Amino acid sequence: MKGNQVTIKDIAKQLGVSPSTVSRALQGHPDISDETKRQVNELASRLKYQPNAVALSLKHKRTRIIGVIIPEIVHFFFSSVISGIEDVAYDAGFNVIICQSNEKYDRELSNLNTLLAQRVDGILVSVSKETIDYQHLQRVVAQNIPLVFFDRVAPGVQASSVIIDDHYSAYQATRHLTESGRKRIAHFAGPQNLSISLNRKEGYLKALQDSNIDPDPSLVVEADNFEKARMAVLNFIQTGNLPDGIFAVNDITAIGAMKTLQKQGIRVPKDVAVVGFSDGRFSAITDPPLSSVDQHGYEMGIIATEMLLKQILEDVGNNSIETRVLRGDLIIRGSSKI
Amino acid sequence: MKGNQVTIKDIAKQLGVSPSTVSRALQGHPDISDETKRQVNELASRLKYQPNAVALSLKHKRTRIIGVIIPEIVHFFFSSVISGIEDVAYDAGFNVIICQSNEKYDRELSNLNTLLAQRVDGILVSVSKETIDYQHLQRVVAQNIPLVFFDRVAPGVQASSVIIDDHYSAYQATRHLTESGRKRIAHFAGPQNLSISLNRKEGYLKALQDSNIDPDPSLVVEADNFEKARMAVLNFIQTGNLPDGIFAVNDITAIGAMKTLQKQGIRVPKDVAVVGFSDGRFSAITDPPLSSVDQHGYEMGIIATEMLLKQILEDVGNNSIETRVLRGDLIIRGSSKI
DNA sequence: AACGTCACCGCAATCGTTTGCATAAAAGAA
DNA sequence: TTCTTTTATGCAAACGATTGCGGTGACGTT
Repeated sequence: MKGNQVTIKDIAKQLGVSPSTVSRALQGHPDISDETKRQVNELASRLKYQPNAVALSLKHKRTRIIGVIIPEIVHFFFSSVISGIEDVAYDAGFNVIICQSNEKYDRELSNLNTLLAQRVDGILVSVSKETIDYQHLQRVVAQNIPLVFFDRVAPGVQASSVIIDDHYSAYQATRHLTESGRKRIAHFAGPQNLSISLNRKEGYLKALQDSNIDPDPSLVVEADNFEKARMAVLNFIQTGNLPDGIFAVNDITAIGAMKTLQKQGIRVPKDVAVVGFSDGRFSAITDPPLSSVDQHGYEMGIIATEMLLKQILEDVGNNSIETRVLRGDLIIRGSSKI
Repeated sequence: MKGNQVTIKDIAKQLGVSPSTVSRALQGHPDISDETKRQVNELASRLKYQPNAVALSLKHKRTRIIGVIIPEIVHFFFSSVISGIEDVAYDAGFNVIICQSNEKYDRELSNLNTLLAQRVDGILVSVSKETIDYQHLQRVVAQNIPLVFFDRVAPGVQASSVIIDDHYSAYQATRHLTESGRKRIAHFAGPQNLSISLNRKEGYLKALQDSNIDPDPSLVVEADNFEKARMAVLNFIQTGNLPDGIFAVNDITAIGAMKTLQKQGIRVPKDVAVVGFSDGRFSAITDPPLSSVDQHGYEMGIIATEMLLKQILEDVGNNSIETRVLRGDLIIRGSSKI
């Protein structure tokens, strides 16, 4: 905003016409003579005139900006989603403002307020792990500002969303373990206020039930990162409670489990089979390669943005709520092969 | 921008005062009576009034937005940088608009233009692999719009930057290989129009020289991704030209090389030692874990943003050009241990 | 000569907010 | 009482662009 960019007035002054004329000339309005248009366009490009998007936003009451609130950018899944969002937005002539909540409620709230202050045309949200109060999101919906959730939704908030079929995917993953003969399957779960974590656990439990295996509560632990997985595995070993299969709520947890098992001389997959969730770029490069559920982050970003753009452009607001459920793809690799 | 947000005028009308009074009351201006202030503030918070950032931007000729142009978000290194940028910007009350160039010149140019149209207060750029013409960036500097490069700079453009000491880091990595007795060390290089690639190659060559090893041109190949690394390794094997050490321009290339070697029954690190560059979150989870140079992406994002904010807030423009060189840390893991 | 038509252009309001200046009323001073 | 000061408020311009409406010549038509 420094360099005193040239405005329509500058052009007008130099040409001795009014700003209105310049504006219309630039838009090819029929009222303006060809000669004037030529002069205006020539000067505009010579001065490298660029319309001030801020002024246009104010005038038109739309910014052509969509805001994104994401827990953490440095996760492969989330950065894939952003990539999808960015691509669709770019093609539609929209810009993207990214905000990280860092999994904190306070920051999520603050992010939301700045996005609203910026008068973004629509908002994409994946709620933080910490968030249990959803009034701020409710408010957005109440104001009829286009809002679409992706991956992590806020229960009770009437808005569109695109999510993974966590229950189904977890079911598949667990069934894969039972069908390859595993009997004592552990689950490393995420925080249970997050519906995705809950659904994955329930998918796991359902799979056990359908396989006629009694769920063992001691095999379900809350562990959703490398270190917690390490501790959980060590605990299993110490208490002589080692499972023969592990289904983890995400890949890094699965990898933490796998590495720890191996370090303790336990073979993967022979002694313990491991399956992760939300296939990252590097799931395939562990040894053995990690079986996982591909969450299709890029695709999710695309779909969420398309849904949001539809709401924005068709001006339907939150009247037409739509929930898109993507099917995760279980990718079986070495960590769970028989 | 839909929901007809409440404005200062709405408050003014309801209270029977002028907009100016409301504005001043909200700012705590001493001219306004305590009673009026109380009323205004009370109503404002009751109506959930949020100042329109667009109008403020227009008025103040600053947006408190910084624009970022980044090659690809889905790389751990780049997403770490973004995370650093975001954190610093947030603390300073700035928003961040992210644009991906996808390593394309055209898109980089287009990104830059939209950022300029949005009148961002400053721009952070890491140039795309494809970019060889730097006029667009030159223009930004000429207009005295704050600009800071990170990681990948545009040669000849007089702007601040924060980079890794690629030459030094590559030197260290290669020396590590020579010092552990490797004699035939290959380099998998990136595109040579990118200074980072060039510098890494030169650091590699210098290290060979200082170790009294004659560089073998047949051991320097252009390969900067998984697949190219695979082809290069297969080619080495076919031509009976297998090196005993590989220094790759980035981690994914190193991993591609390592996996291919292993698949062909060649042991890592015993037969061939491998070192990568720009330590990713998953470098440590390969088997063997990959030696690599930690590029400190998060820190780079922090520093670049601090430099940019300084330029913006102190209004120094591009008069005070500063180049910060971060030192990469060679992290020796199993892939290159003797 | 008087009028209508058309091509071309400018005025002014508008978006939401800030801010220099003027102004009104109230209070104090002479 | 009259003038000055203080207190509290409003007016209007400005930021950069758009746009409805009105205006002005140059024509052609009768």
